[in-house]
Amino acid sequence: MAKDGLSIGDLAERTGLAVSAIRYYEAQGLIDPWRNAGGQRRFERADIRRLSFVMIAQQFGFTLPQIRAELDLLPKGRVPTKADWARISSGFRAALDARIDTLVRMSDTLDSCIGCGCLSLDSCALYNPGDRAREKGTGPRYLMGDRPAD
Amino acid sequence: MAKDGLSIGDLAERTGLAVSAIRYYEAQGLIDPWRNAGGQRRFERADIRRLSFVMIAQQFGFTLPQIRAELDLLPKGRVPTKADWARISSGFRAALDARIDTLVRMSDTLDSCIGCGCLSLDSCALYNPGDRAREKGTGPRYLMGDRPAD
DNA sequence: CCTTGACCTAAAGTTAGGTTTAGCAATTAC
DNA sequence: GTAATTGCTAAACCTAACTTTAGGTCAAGG
Repeated sequence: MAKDGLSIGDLAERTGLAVSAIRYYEAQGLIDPWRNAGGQRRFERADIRRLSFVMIAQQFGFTLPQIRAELDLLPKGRVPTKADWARISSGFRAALDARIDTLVRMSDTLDSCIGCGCLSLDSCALYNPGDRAREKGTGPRYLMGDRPAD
Repeated sequence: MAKDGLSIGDLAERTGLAVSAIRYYEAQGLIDPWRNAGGQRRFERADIRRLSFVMIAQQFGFTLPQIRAELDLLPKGRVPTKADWARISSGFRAALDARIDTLVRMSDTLDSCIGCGCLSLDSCALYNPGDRAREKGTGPRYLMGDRPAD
C-alpha cells in the first residue's frame, strides 16, 4: 500500500490536512509528487515531514510563498538535516521576536494612553505603533490632522 | 461647510481613510450618518473619533464585528468619556497580553526544538503551540500520529 | 464483473476588508 | 448658468488559503 509511495489520501490522514489542501500546496509548488500509471499522485514518506514543516511555518505566520522559498533551500528529495532545521529555526525565531517586540511596544504605548482617551490623530501615540499592520491595503492611508477640540 | 455635518469627503480627509472604506464601515454598522436633502451622507464631528477608534482597534487585531460590538456599548451620539476609553483600553490590554503570551510560548517551545528537527506530529511540541491560528478553516484539522521512523 | 470508494481536473465559491467600475445625481466654483 | 467636483448605488474585483462542486476515472473488495 505504501510500497510505491503514499496516495494523497494516505498523506492527508498522516498529516491531518485535507486532500484539497494538499492538491493546493502542490499547485503552489510546495510539494512535487509523481504520478502512477493511472495518473494518481504518489508521495514520498518524506513529504509527511515537508507538510509538517509547512504547517508549523504557517503557525509562525509565514505565507506559502515564503515557506516555499525556505523549502527550496532544501535540496529536493534530500531528508533535511539537523543543520537545516537549526538554520530555519533561527529564521522563525527572528520573525517571532520581531512580532513580540511590536506587540510589546503597542502594549507599552497603550499603558501610557489609558485614561487619556484623546485619540487625536496627530498627537496620540496609538497610531502606527508598530509595523505589522496595513502594508497590503491599496490606498495610501496617509494620516492627517485632527484637532483635539471636539 | 461643516455647519450641518461633515461630508464623506471631509471625513475621509480628517481620518485618512478612503471614502470607499467609510461607506464600507457604514455598511458594517460601525457608523450611522444621516442624509441631507440631496441624499448625501452627513457625519457628526464625533464620527472622526469613532473612526479613529476603529483604526486603532484594527491595529490591535480586532475584527470589524468585534469593534462594532465594542462601539455598540457606547451610547449612540454620546461623546465617549475617559471612563469609556479606560474600559475599552483594558479590553485591548487583555487581548494584547494574550497574544504576546502565545508568541512567547511559541518562542520558548522553539528554543527547545532547535537542533532537534524531529517535526514528529505526535511528539513535537511545535504543533498547536498556542491558540491564535487555524480557528477559521472549515476542516477539522485533527492531528494524527506520525512515527519518528523515516 | 461490478460496485463502492478514492482520485482526477477545472472552475467557482468562501471570508475579511476593502477597492474599482459604471452610470448617474447633487454640489460647488467661477 | 454651466463645468468640474463630489457623491450616490450596485455590482464586480482583489488577496490568501483553501473548500466545494461538477463531471468523469481509477482501484480494491467480494
